[in-house]
Amino acid sequence: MARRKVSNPLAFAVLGSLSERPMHPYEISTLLRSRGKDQSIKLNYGSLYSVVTALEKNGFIEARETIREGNRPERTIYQITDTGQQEFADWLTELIGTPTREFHPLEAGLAYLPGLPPDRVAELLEQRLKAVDAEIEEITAAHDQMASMEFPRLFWVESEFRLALLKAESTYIHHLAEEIRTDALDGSAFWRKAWKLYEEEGITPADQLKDPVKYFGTDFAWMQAIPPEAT
Amino acid sequence: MARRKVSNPLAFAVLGSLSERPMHPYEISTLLRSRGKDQSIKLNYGSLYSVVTALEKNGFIEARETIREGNRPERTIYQITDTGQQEFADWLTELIGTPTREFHPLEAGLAYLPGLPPDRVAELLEQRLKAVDAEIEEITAAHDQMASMEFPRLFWVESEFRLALLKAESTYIHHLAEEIRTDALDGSAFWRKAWKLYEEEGITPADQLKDPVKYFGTDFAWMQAIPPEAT
DNA sequence: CGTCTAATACTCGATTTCGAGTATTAGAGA
DNA sequence: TCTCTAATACTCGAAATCGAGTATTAGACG
Repeated sequence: MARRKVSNPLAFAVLGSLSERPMHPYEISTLLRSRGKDQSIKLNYGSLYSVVTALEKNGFIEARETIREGNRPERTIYQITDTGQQEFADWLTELIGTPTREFHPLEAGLAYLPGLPPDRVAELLEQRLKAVDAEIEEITAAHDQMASMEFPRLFWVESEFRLALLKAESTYIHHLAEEIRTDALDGSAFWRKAWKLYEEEGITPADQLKDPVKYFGTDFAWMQAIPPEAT
Repeated sequence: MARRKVSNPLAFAVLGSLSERPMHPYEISTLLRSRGKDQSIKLNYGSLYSVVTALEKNGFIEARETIREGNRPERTIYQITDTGQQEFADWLTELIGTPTREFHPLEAGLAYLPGLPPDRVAELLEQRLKAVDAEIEEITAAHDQMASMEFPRLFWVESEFRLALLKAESTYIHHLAEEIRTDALDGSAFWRKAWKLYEEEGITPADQLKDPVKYFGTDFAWMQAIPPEAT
């Protein structure tokens, strides 16, 4: 079993919302939207209802009443239980106090950089940079507006944090793209050569790896250290 | 259907590995480990085999031979197909060039900060800070070692990127913890007061929200802006 | 007064995901 | 030579996930 009975982060948001007052699921979703919490916690309707059901099954929340207005579908109003309150506090404690291993998709991409030619990668990084910087602009503008409305920072620290991460990403990929363009990245000589061999002579990377000394000489001693791991 | 036929990032790593040479699944997993790629892409055995099957079903890879050594279980060696090669390049292009909305668990936590008392939160942030800084140390040491072995940076940019993000996280939570401790965070007066009311007089946050003016006066005009969203 | 759109309020089930378990064997050490 | 551990090489099914679809209705607009 997973560490938590209900592990979807949306369940955390549901508990957080219900600890304020009883609500029906759809109301939770609109509340999250209106407060922008859907920027920090992924809101998906499919998940919302299954998560609510799971929370109820585990005794963290309970149905309070089912009402029907006109011909609208029934709405079940839920309220949080004491164990639910406890679970929320415990979960929050963990989220803040304990880092977890995250896997950023860009990390996955960077791990396979040589899979595309250097200049193509630089181009893609610059493309990403534009998008990231645009997002930074947007968030900054939103912050300015919230500040001008005297809406306390306490309620948007999560967005500040996101901004800090985006800025770090921007800075890093900016540098990296430049280093690739200028060949300042250690290993790029090999990278360029491998792609040249492939594009001009049709020798595939797989073939190159079969006889590295032939294609790259002994300048690339470290290649012995990336072992084609004899099976 | 999801944008990709096989969307698990591990599938990307499988394609990347097989574009080097044919392998059997378990060999892929050991290769990923020995190169530290499992730090950038989540490796789970359960996922590995289902992902390989899915890749085969979609024509991205194909079984090349099935061998048996001694009494060991059979091992099926897979190789990448041309469409697989194409899919890999396309996926890599997307991973690098296009940012995706990520949901960092700490963001979720920060979005509900008032759910714990201010000093407790500061304490938790400091606890997290320690762990994050320890990780930064570890990664830095690993980088030093790779550099001293003259192992080209090209092959560990993903780890550099991760380090950049961790440093940004460290800086941010360091500041935030301090701002909470010193009450420099706008909104912390309200935060403290709410918890005091609860801890000393037993008035729950839910009750406080029912009559904000009574408990917080008109200093907190912005509270009208966090609407208990009349249903 | 009729039509259209946007918002309301969900449901469904096909995929995906994953952790925990299993069985075997090579080699280290006693 | 025996035992024990670590590594090898997977399997399985319970649970989670999610996007796309559906049905209703209030109110805008002509």
